Amino acid sequence: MKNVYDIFKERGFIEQATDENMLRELLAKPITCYIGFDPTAKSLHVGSLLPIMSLAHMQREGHRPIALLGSGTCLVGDPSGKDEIRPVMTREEIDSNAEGIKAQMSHFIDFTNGKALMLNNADWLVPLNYIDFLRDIGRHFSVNRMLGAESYRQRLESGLSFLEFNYMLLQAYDFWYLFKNYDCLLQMGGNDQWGNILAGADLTRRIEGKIIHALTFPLITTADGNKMGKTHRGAIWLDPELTSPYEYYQYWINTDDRDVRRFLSYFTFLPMHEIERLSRLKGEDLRKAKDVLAYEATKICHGQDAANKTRSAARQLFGQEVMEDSEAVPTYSMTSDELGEGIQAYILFKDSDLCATRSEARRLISQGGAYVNGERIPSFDTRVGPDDIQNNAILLRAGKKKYLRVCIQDS
RNA sequence: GGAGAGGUUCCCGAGUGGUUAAAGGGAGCAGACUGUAAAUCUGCCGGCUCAGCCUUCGGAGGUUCGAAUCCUCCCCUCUCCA
Repeated sequence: MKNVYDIFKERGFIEQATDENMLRELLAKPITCYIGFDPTAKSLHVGSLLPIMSLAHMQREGHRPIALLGSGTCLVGDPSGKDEIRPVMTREEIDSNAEGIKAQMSHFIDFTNGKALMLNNADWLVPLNYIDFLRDIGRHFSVNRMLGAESYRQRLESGLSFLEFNYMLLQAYDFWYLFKNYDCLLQMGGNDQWGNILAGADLTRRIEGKIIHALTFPLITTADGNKMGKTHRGAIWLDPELTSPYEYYQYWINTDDRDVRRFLSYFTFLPMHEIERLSRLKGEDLRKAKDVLAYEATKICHGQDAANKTRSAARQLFGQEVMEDSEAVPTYSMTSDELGEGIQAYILFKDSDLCATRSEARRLISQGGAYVNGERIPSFDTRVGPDDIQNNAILLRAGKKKYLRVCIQDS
């Protein structure tokens, strides 16, 4: 069995670790490790993919991962990496978000038979008593030292509430709690969590006299300097309701050349020699590597079936295959009554959500970026009507990459 | 609580009575080029019934023929002091 530490290392997962040699030794035998996920939204997004993949790797190598839902800590709000105070969320919001995330996580990690655990820190944080907590836990923390932590230092400029200041103590408490009750010896997380994780290891050393470990992942940015998973249009979610498998696939296939190799090693389970081979491809051929990346990433998140469908849809739309089954292409439905004798193109582009406003649709069309069934639309008021229907649908295209099938149903 | 600075269109940031839907930059969109990549060039970039109209410059009032720009009150942020 390969040591996970080495797997992490060769795949570029490690930014910082407490002690490389001790960790490698520790990981030679099955251990329990954890990563916390904040239920700030009803779904995780691509930005959380690296931590999720790391837990999956741990499990594949025989370790027991714990995915910790931070419902309790989320009530406080983590100031790390945020430049302003987070809006306080209600219990209800957080709980319902946690439900969604739980379901999602199961696609990546097998939670059956105790092979992995899903816990929620609200279970032990909420019942805490303030005075007891201060006396038992708070006394181990030095404010002087906390203020030196990177995550707080940034916020000292723009404002940090006392509520948020306490976040570190709670996360430290989590780590200690999981060590105590689940024998958890390693906490992983994004590099912005380094300070929080160390605080937990420190606390445990003070209380228990035991050494436990921290490992952080690099903050991933794309070659053009954006945060992973953030697009102009918003986050790329793991929930198919929020980001369809088609869009998900498209996100990956549009990867910058410079990111292909890195992303293959982060976001697929392909062996490194295969990744090396793929990323050696040059020029146009590199698209083959992107295709593998998109396919594998979609498969891991949405399943083989969805991956096949979206890949086929992409190939049809982008011209390598004949159009026949377009199930996975984004669809907008309307009845033949609504279509009537025809609708002005700019209205159709707006109503189908290809454009946000009618003005935007007019602009798009007048700039020559709008197509119906592959034909460029000459003017904004061109009518799209029954004559344009092919296979019960009309294929719209905005710009080079955005496709939409308008599905016409009998009324 | 006291003193000062400030809140402008997605972001940064000009603008101190009319020529301002508001400079400039970034982001974004479209076209050309191309490999569903990058770079580059060109155009666009509040809304709408689109060469006209409507709604914007923290909020509410007021002055004025006319305000993002002046006055009043309120809200919020930052800096210094307590």
